[in-house]
Amino acid sequence: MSKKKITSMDVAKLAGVSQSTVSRVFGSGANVSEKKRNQILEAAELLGYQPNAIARGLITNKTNMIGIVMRNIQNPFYPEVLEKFYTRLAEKGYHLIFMNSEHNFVQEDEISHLIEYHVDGVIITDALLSSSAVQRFLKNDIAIILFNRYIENPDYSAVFCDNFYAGQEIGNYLVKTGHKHFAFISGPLETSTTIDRKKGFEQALAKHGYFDIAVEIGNYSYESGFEAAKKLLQSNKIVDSIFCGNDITALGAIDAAKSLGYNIPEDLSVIGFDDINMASWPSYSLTTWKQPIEDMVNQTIDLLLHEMDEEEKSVSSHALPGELIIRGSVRQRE
Amino acid sequence: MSKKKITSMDVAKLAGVSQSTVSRVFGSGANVSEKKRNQILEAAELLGYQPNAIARGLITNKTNMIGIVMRNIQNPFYPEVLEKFYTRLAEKGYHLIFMNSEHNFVQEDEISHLIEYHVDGVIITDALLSSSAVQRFLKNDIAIILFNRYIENPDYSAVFCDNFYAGQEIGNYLVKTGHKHFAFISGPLETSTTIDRKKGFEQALAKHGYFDIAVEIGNYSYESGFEAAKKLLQSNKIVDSIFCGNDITALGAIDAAKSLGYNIPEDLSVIGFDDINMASWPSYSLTTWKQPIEDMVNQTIDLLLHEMDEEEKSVSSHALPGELIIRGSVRQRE
DNA sequence: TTGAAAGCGTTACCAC
DNA sequence: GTGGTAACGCTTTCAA
Repeated sequence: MSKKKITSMDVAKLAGVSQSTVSRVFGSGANVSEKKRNQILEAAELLGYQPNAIARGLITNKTNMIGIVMRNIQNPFYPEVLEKFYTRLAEKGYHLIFMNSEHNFVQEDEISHLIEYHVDGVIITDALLSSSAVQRFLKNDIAIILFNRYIENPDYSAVFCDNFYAGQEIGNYLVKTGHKHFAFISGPLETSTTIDRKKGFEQALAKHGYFDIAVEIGNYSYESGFEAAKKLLQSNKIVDSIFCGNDITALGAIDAAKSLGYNIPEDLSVIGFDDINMASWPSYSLTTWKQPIEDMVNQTIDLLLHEMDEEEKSVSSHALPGELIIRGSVRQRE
Repeated sequence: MSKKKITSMDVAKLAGVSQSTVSRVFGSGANVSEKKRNQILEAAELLGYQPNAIARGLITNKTNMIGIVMRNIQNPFYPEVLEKFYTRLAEKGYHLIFMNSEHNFVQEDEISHLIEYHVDGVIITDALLSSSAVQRFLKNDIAIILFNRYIENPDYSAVFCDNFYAGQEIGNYLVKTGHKHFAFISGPLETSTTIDRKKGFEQALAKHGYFDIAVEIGNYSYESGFEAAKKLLQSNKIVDSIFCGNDITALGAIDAAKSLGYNIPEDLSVIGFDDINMASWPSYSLTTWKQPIEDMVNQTIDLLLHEMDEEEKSVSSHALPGELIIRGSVRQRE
């Protein structure tokens, strides 16, 4: 019925002022008398006027929209990340265009959509950008930031957990608690997260004289953890501890071990990564490495907003430490 | 550096045609000769031209953006829902503005943002709209649809699992499998989902002569399931089976029971709702009611798109059945 | 402090 | 088929 949309012009007419003045009230707010402001606000209220962000974006060249492309949203770590990004950005007046990518590299058409909508910035979680993709974003003046991944010599910033350090600490902890036969269930080998966790882990163990680490390649899913652990435990190798690339994988590994008659942690220690909610559930009580989500998200947003403001880009990589959360899935030295 | 954005005008100049013709190529596609089309496409490719969706939206009055406001994104059911919505809508050329609401009623400022951006439609999962909110959307010609909730006498459509039917079937199943002492751990009592599941459950049990159902009120979280089950099992009531309002709650209940020395399902049967991935994990092997996510999402999208097209709204409520998934958390009659 | 007018990058409606 | 031109609803000069 009332198909006609309410515009600033309608408000102007009703309030008996010019459209420019209405615009000032809802925009800068400056240079308008208290009296007219009130008339305008009243008229706007009466008509149910809302400024049109689309029209505004067209002229200001700023949409206040941020694209977020996520992968593995089924991994409980990411909904939490998404929620935090949403909340923080909403506070600052930004809106999220959500995209779910299924590939290690964000696809060209996904990038096209983000560019078409002229988002002010893009957050990429757990995926990478081809160099042509980066060029396309940069050429369109769209700030980019990588969350939980990084690359060498990037043209853009990245925020991630210091996976190498974490891997080391985990290795040290397992040695300290008396383990001698180690295994690692990785995520996909092309991801920097996996590579660094593995490197740190192996390096720490090597320092203690352990060079023979059993490695199984997974994909960060429960199922892959389950299968990998099964394979590991049914081989003729001795394994007294498994470091899993993430928590979901670790939960799979624990279930596999239990199904083979192992007691956790008496017969086998398992350690995860992320510290998702489930890690603290009694059925699992998973010892794990806590990624500092809060800090990571805040830092990402700070960098992104800064980059959106600045004229010249300042590229920087930020590795946040995180911390070991000790629960019940790792046997303490007897 | 190349701060200047490429517009259809630039393409037109390079291709030696008018801007109108460029617009036709990227728009309707009609009324342009093969020759010019190729020139234009070539020029666009060369310049890296992308049509500006913001400008387009301004004139067409259609943004191809859909707002999705979700609650409880930490419940693993919803990331799956989000992923499916994203995928289906992306196929059809729609983009998602993601919002996370923490309230049972979507807040006024959240609605304002959606209206400012002139989304074509809005999907609300697991939350409700005040009647003033509905009026605001409708007045702005924004289609609305409720996912997994419904209200009586609505002004808009809703898609949800037939919770009453499911509750009945679950009641019947527990009776059939030889249970006699029933409990229900609910979600918040103001949600239609909870009310209907409870009603169906109680009605089915009543038909078999069971009237004394122990009820604990939870909030659909793991923790609330844990606490509620503990309370239930430590009371002096006999309980041989618990129907939990959702899977997460059921997992909490199982862990609580185990921590008290109960074996599942020998000493206690537990049944959930949703059929999230975790329900099939060996540690839990949860018997549950599967919500037909795929169908629900598809139906929601069909209704939404239809409503966006139509002049007059056609309100309808769609209850989809779902099905019982039998695993190992319910004792079979001995 | 205010209003008129020029865009922003499209689509849509005209003539030709 | 094609190009000129008027919107779309706003912000932003620029004069007054």
